[in-house]
Amino acid sequence: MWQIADMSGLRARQKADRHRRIIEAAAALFRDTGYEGAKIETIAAQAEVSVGTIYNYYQNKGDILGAIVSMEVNEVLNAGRGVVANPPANVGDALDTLLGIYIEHSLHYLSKEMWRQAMAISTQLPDSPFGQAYTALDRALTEQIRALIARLQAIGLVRRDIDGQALGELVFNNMNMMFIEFVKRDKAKIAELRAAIRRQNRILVAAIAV
Amino acid sequence: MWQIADMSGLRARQKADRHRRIIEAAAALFRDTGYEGAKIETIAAQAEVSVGTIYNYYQNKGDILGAIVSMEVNEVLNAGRGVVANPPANVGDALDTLLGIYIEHSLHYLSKEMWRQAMAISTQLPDSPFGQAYTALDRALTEQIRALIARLQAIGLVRRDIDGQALGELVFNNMNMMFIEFVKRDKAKIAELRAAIRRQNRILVAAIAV
DNA sequence: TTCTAAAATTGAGTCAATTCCGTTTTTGTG
DNA sequence: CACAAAAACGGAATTGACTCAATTTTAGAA
Repeated sequence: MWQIADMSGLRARQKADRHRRIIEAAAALFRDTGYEGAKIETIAAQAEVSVGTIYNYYQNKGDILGAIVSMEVNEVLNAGRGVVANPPANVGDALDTLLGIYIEHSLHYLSKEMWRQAMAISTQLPDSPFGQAYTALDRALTEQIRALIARLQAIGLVRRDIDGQALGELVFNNMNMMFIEFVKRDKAKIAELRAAIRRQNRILVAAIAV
Repeated sequence: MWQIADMSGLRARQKADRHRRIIEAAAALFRDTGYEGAKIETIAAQAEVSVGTIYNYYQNKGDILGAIVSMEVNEVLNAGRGVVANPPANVGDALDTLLGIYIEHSLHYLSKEMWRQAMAISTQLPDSPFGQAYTALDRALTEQIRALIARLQAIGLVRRDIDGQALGELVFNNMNMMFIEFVKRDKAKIAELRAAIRRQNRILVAAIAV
């Protein structure tokens, strides 16, 4: 009957607690020693559970990272809501502000190395729990960009005859690909990434602004 | 003195032969049993070399796949040259033709599963031989799209004041991201992928056509 | 042809993720 | 409280990528 979060009962509470301990231990170790460097055995010891138990909670090492990525991206989505609700009064700035929030918030908890692993796993195992969650997060971001565009169309800053769906995909796909290249190069700087994306979007802005 | 392909000498010939045998064995096994399913030991047996020898030729399992991917993408680049040299007389068709060639030629030797693995490895290990080669291939494709745009500008089909570099990146990044999503879903069809990309590019075409 | 150094091969050994299944804990019922 | 079924735990065993030191093969000089 109760599918979610019936926290009465010892079992459920212990379960939630173990989940939390595993995630915390893993997050700390991923940060400190890198994804590959963090051994499951070490995570288990740190979380005070056995190796077997970890695999009872997560299908594989990647799913542990996945849980952390989900938290991060959900915060990013949350931060983005403000921009969509109240966008800057100019198309270029509106896009730059929203994408800027995505980018700036993305390295709060996750290192570039963790992002690389997360992206790799999501393409490697698209049907694992994490793979599906990652795809859903991408879609949510695309949808938020589409929502911003719809908003700008409603305000009258973007031409009404523009295909908002296709435009949203274009903007997201480009940003995402640029972000992938960004995390692949440890030396790459956020400011350069944002500048490059602004330059690319300038073409679009010129095409769609009223 | 001779850096490349001095095929005289027993050693050099054996080397080339072993390279070929390893690649052929691996390609067949990746296709038949999938990347994960293909054990190094099996590849070694099939190629009639030892496990150690494989690691003498390739740094890791991913690099073997990398060698196959390189061959495939180089064929794609080659096929693309014809379009750049002689593009259709209309911006939309020109882009569609070039990207169409990329997409249609990409599943000749590689299965979707092999692509997924290749993409995953290239983000996971961006500094491995394969990781760097993959990035170079991406850049070569971007450059070819940019060359097509420059050609269209020269012909007078695309406005001269368009930032060709940024536009090339935009078009490539969008296609690449769409291709990634395409290989992540086994059911996705090439025709749908091309249609989706055409729809997205329509926005750009409207903006840049003279 | 013979010999030596350099290059290449080999496969047993290491390491870490994942699986498996016997044991322990929790729950609900009488 | 006692008990049986269900759920969760633990950690040893398995598996497969990758390493490394010993051995074999090749190249080139004498």
